[in-house]
Amino acid sequence: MVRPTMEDVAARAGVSRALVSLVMRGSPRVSEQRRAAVLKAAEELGYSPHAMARSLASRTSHLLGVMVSDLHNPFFAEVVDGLDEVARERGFDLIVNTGGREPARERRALASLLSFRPAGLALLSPVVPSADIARAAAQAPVVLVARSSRLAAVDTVNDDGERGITLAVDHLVSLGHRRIAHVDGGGGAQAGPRRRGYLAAMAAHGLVPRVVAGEYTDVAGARAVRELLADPPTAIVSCNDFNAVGAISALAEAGLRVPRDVSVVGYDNTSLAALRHVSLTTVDQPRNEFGRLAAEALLQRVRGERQEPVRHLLRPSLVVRATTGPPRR
Amino acid sequence: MVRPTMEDVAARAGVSRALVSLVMRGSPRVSEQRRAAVLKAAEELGYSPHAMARSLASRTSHLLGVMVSDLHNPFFAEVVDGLDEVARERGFDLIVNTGGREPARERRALASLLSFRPAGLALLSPVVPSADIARAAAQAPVVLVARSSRLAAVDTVNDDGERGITLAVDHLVSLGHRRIAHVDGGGGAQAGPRRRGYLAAMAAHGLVPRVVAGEYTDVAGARAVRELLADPPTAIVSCNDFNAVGAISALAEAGLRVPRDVSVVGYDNTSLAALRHVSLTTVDQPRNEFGRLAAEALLQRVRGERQEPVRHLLRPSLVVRATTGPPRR
DNA sequence: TCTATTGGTTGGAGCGCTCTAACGATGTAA
DNA sequence: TTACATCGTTAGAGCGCTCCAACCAATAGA
Repeated sequence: MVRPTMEDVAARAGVSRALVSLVMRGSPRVSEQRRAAVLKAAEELGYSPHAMARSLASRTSHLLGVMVSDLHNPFFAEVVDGLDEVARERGFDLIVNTGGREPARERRALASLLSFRPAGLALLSPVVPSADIARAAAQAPVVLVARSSRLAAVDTVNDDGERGITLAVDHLVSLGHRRIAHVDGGGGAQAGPRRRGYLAAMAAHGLVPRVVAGEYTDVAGARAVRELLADPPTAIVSCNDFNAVGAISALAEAGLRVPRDVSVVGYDNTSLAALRHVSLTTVDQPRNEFGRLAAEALLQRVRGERQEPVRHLLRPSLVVRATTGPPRR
Repeated sequence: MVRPTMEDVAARAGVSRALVSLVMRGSPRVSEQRRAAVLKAAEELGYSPHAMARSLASRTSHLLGVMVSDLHNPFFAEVVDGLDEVARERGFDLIVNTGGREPARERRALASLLSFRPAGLALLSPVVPSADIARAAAQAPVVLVARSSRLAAVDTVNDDGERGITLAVDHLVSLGHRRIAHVDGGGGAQAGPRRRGYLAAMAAHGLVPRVVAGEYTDVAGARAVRELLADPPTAIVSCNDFNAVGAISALAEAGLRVPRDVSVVGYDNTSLAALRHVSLTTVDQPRNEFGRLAAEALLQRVRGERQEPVRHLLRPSLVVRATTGPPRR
């Protein structure tokens, strides 16, 4: 496992170590003849530059640190996918950590990432206090995804949850619905904006809002529907797809047909919603785009192109499928 | 962004750089008095060791390279989660890359990971030829997940797909089924073993096999069912959960009830299967365990505890839910 | 002819750390 | 007393690389 160094390549090619370095970095001021000799020697020895030594010597880093609660959650996985795409295009690599939504563990994860002196840090929905984020931002550019911040040193990328729900309500209203209920996400992430968006949209249409307490699970969706059954609305806007699927099965159990008797809209456009069997009308968050924009924001700071913070608020879009239709007369 | 070095801490604490190094590494042969002084100085300066410099100087690495096709796939995301857990416990960090199931891109990803001189490499279902893997294994310990290998230098962690399907078939037979069909996964990963497992299990029970060509999607599951409708079996073993859900909806459209008329078993135990609305009997792969075992295998090699390859073949388990029952008389 | 200029090449310092060998101080045994 | 460990500490070399200043032709300009 002992790998050749620049020195070895230089000796074999009959040049200096500095020249090998120039070739490896693709410098134009090297004669074709020497370049070929170096490349040949490197090839023969199976040499490839040592990223850490390079980074140490050049005092630059091509690593982006990423902290995520857990990869288990497809939302984060897709954001990381987006980060990875941009990073790869620009010759950066990702070092990934999990924080598990526990402040102490997140702090350790942050410290670990910073010990690599990354070019930047992307924190996906961190739960640590703002002070910890400010401290991290003093060491490297930071971008926050799915969490807002007032810190001038950090950029943010968020979903416009209010707008997403507004899209859903507008869609239902345009179909002719007037009695539209919302099953909310309780204290879950983004549940607040979604609830506010619902209330605002209903008010904008001059309709009476009706919010049922819920959470981000199918069980909660089913429970909420049983609560609504005393006086069923013609449409339900759920806090997310899982909740919506629970609502649909509870409606079916009660003998109500979707969308003939009740229309249902979800949120998140998970793979679940796309299943033909479910075919759920839902609000799509451009998750991959979150990651891409986060990476771009970091790289802009890395390149020194920008000092002022940027606040991305991404527009969700409505994906109309088979669970919404006009209300029954 | 210019951070203090050991030299700064040493100067402030009035000791040598070497002593600071000893304190940072938790050496016992440092007087309590000096240790406290160093720790205090480090704290005041906000010092934390530079992982890359440390790695370069000590010629050791606390990085594990992970190559994954895409994080999008929840299977990989959970394996990475398992890897991360073990890595974190042992003070290792993960550097993650995507290969996109394209040999050329995988090769680049591999090279990139190796440039960090990681302590080990975990490759999740790579598609590059064995020669590339052997080449990588010459540079660092390699563990393959969801791909087998004969190379003595690499460890492997795989699911026993044959056994998983056997579990499903045995379950159905014990319920009284005899006409059991299998919708296969075509050329998909693990589709072969699953198909073989089905054929072997049917043979073991003296039953006549019936395989319908499919793939890992709900659309394919629905299509396969329509093909089976001419002479419906009493049970279907699908190649995965998505396929099973497609099968279920096609059965419903044909007026057949699950499990009263036809039982259905999936594979993978995705979050989908757990939904009450779906409540799919399925085969569970211990995905997190895949990652944990892969990390353990690497760390054993890193510590020089083992030279011979290890071949983990994990036992899947059956999760019985609501889509299976005795056949109709 | 002499001085600039240019392009390719090189030695050497240094990035922030670890590790080895050696140091002085103290205690212990002969 | 001398010799010898033992303990805490330190100087210095070196990990594999980048970067700067210097260098050496070779060519161009005066």
